[in-house]
Amino acid sequence: MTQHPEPDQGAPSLDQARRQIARYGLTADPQAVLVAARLMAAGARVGQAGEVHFGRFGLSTGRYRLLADLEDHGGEKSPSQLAASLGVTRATVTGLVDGLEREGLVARRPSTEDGRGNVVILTARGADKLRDVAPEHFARMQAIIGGLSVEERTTFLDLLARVVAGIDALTAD
Amino acid sequence: MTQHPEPDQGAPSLDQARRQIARYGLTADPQAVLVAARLMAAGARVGQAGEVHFGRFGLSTGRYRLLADLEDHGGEKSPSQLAASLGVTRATVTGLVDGLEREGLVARRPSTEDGRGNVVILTARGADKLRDVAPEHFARMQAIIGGLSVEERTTFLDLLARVVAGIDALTAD
DNA sequence: CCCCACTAGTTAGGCACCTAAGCACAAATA
DNA sequence: TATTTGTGCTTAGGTGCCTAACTAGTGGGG
Repeated sequence: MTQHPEPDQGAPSLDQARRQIARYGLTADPQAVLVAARLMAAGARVGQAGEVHFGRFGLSTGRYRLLADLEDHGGEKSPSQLAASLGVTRATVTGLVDGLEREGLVARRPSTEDGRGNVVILTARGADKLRDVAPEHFARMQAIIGGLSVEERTTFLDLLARVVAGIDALTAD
Repeated sequence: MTQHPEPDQGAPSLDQARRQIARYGLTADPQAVLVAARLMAAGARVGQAGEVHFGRFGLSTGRYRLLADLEDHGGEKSPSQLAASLGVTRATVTGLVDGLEREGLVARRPSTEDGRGNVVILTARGADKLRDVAPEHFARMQAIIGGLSVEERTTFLDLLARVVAGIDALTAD
């Protein structure tokens, strides 16, 4: 039988936050802690749902993003450039390209300018795959935030950006 | 190199969204697509930063959450219960407990009520570890959303909940 | 001109997550 | 009572992501 995570979990309550803070005698604001925890839970949830979605097309979020980035760039890009624009390491790109190459959606060609470099090119099958996934993909994205008004979306975008900035500030140690 | 000051990686631009939609002749709203894409990027970013944070204590997000949930429950819980409250599969819990048991932060004991069941218990070392991590953990969470006013936090919480509801609606097919 | 530091890409090992399949035991049913 | 169905946990295999270490070219400075 199919195992899948219970729908509503991973979303902590305010009481839970309060209890944890109290247990260690800390002074953190429970609401702040709750918001952060919910954000993390939501992030995980969105990511997982996306994975399931792309899985139906024999892809994954990472693979789709690589393919889309490639097409957006004329269908030809080096692994290093891909890593930079996708925000992952080169090692991760190696793995993604390995998988996509196995499926014939992408191909590797030695670089003509740099003896140690590669160029990843989008094959016809890769372009077809993108064309295949696109309608559902965009419909899905629209459905996810469809419950928000235009003003709410703008607000959400702003809040999201500020939170990410907060994280970046912490990360830059 | 990137001629355009393409902000940060993984965070797509409105132009990019527009271009992709146009390429396939679709009718999606670029702003909606942008918000969804940014949410996914933010989720991934938050998750990764958390992983780095917990890594400094020899933990991971999953392991910490399991430990915290255990303590919140009197230090004793079955793998199935843990899976349900963490929102992951039992197989994942098996892996997490394997790791935590190896470090002595947790122990397995056969259930007295159910011959095929286990009970995961928090060891003294496990409780110590939680006590160790707590101050930085809560400070970090507070810092992340510290840039938001109380009202903004409430708004953010509401928007987040509605977006997650939208995802759940899509997932339930 | 050669050496050495830097860069491109891969490999190896680790973690978290998933699905699917397997065993063991429990509970419901014939 | 004997059988079937369901539940608890583990194992096996796959993906994505990371860091660290390695190979192979590039290119600058002594």
